[in-house]
Amino acid sequence: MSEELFLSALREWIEISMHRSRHAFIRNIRESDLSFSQINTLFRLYHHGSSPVNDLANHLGITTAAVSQLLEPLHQSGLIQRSESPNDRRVKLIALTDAGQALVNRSVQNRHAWLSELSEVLTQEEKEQLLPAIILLTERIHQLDVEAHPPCDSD
Amino acid sequence: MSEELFLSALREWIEISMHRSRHAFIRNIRESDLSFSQINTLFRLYHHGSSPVNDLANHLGITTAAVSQLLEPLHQSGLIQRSESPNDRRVKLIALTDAGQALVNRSVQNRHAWLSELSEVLTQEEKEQLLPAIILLTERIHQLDVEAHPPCDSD
DNA sequence: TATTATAGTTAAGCCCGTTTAACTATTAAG
DNA sequence: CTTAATAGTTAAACGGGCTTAACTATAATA
Repeated sequence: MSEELFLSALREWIEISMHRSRHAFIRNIRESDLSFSQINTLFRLYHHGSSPVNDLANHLGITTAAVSQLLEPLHQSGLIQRSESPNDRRVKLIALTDAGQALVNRSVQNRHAWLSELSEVLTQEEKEQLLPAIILLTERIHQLDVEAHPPCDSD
Repeated sequence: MSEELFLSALREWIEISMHRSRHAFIRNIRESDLSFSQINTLFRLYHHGSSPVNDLANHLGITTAAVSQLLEPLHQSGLIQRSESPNDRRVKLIALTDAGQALVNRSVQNRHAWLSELSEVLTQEEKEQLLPAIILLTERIHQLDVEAHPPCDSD
């Protein structure tokens, strides 16, 4: 099996999955009174944990001024909290509150609701074969994060 | 194995994958001179084939007036083409041109570039085990589309 | 200590994506 | 044939997300 074959199969699967989740994602944005950048901020915090305003701005590709402004309503709604970094008192660490975490969780469930349909067209035997493959892939993605940010060299 | 276990494993894998692709997606939008809705329009056409303006508006959650306006620059850039529906001359079918298709292809490659890194932390043996699982999942997603829009009952 | 750099906030102003409303063209219904 | 409904386009106006610029506070440097 060629490397390119494996990659293109993986790419096709992910692209189709993302497309399926896209419609729910768009509806989620329009129905909530949150902007594209605000939603992305919540998801960034969900996956990366607490982050400085700086990092969020870099991730979103906008200025820190814009981030500071979009954070304010999120704070008012009780979705995020700010805390000073113990190392550098200039830095404000932004983190999800429990309510924020719950909101993202609901959004994730919503986006991927179509997975239930997918599950229905799979036999029990197929699912048991697929499960270890999915778990392996998920583990190895986490491994990528560890290699990129080794725990020994604190950044 | 419980149904919920399988679903949550699948959901975690997809959510993490989508998050990994998200950063490239955001950069893609900011660097191109296309709006969020324009990008989504191109991807919608990429996956669904030619669509009436009506459908696009419904998918994006905006009015047909807005769609009509965002299509104009895409048409000027040669990314899409309009054609009259043979059944109903009021309907304009929007489709990607070859240039539009190429642009989306490049964008997809870009978004999922991190898959190469994932591939590097997998052994050849693991990849050979994973490939049929990925292909099975992809096939079954397509099956969902067929069931939702059976070819016999033309819609 | 004095100077420079960095992190974040605030306010003013701009840009552009969207809505509303008015219009044309085509199809469906009475 | 007449009327009503649907698909799409166009232009004016609105609103919100972003940038720029000015500012405060903390940290690093000389």
